[in-house]
Amino acid sequence: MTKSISSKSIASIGQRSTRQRTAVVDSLQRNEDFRSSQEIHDQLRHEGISVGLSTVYRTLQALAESGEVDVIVRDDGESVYRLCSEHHHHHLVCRRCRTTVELEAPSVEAWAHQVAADHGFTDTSHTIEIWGLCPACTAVES
Amino acid sequence: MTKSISSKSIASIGQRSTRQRTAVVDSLQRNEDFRSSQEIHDQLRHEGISVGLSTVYRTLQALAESGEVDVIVRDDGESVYRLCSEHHHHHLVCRRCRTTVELEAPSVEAWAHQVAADHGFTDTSHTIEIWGLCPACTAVES
DNA sequence: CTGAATTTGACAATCATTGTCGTTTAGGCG
DNA sequence: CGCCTAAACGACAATGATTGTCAAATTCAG
Ligand SMILES: [Zn+2]
Ligand SMILES: [Zn+2]
Ligand SMILES: [Zn+2]
Ligand SMILES: [Zn+2]
Repeated sequence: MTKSISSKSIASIGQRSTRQRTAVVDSLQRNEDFRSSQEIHDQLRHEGISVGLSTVYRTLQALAESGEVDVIVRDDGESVYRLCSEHHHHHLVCRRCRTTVELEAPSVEAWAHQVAADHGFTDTSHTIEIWGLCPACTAVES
Repeated sequence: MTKSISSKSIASIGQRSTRQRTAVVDSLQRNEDFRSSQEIHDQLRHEGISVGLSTVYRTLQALAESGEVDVIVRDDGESVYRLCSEHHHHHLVCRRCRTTVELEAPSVEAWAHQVAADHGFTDTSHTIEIWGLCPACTAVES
């Protein structure tokens, strides 16, 4: 389930509503999968919407910091963004076509917090992502 | 528990044993925390051991691919390496001093495999890391 | 020992991301 | 409505990790 984010959401994170930021958010809204800043910039360009690459980077980073979008750092170090549901969750992602499933697992959340606390760690966070081949891609790879 | 890896391990991954590769492995053996290729290159340089940066990159990547070392891609996209115990595990890492604790959680492993299977995903893998401030760093940050 | 195949490393190239800074724009105020 | 100022933009340069190149050095099987 993808979150519905309006241009008001931009204002809500203390930023001015501009044509460029709206365009980036619109782009996110049309994508189901995780995309990089450059990919979103390309998408906008192909739609005839001119937005500077720096602006796309800045907008996505701001949205990610405010928690409005989810960000994953891929194996190759590239950051990819996706509009997700509000609550805390993780992802099951097809490494071939990028199909994404949101996951919730209270027991895993509890484990993460508990094990950190057991070792005296504070201010903890975690990264939990599952990768694989989705059913469709599994068929293709035969 | 850090794995003891001999220069023989290099041969075991189908590579020739060279002065440079041995130096990189020795360096890993002396570090408890995750280090980047550049940091390991610097460490060797300060010890008066000359190894080309390209060689350090290639060696660490080969070791990571063969599973001889663990690699984590940090938030900033930089890859860091560490010699770990043999069995599959995850990490609790201090984001300030990099102190690292190896974690095992069969129940979480089972969850990861199960949820992927439930969605019809195959050839799955996962990324699970916990970040926080270790006890020592928690005290300092007061 | 020898020679083919591998490995090395100085250097250049790549490429995502960040920094610069003069120009443009949003939006509060009168 | 205009005005004004801080915020935002974007073309461009700079950064920095990583990868590519290729001639020279090295490994190691026979
Ligand atoms: Zn797929
Ligand atoms: Zn979580
Ligand atoms: Zn610490
Ligand atoms: Zn695991």
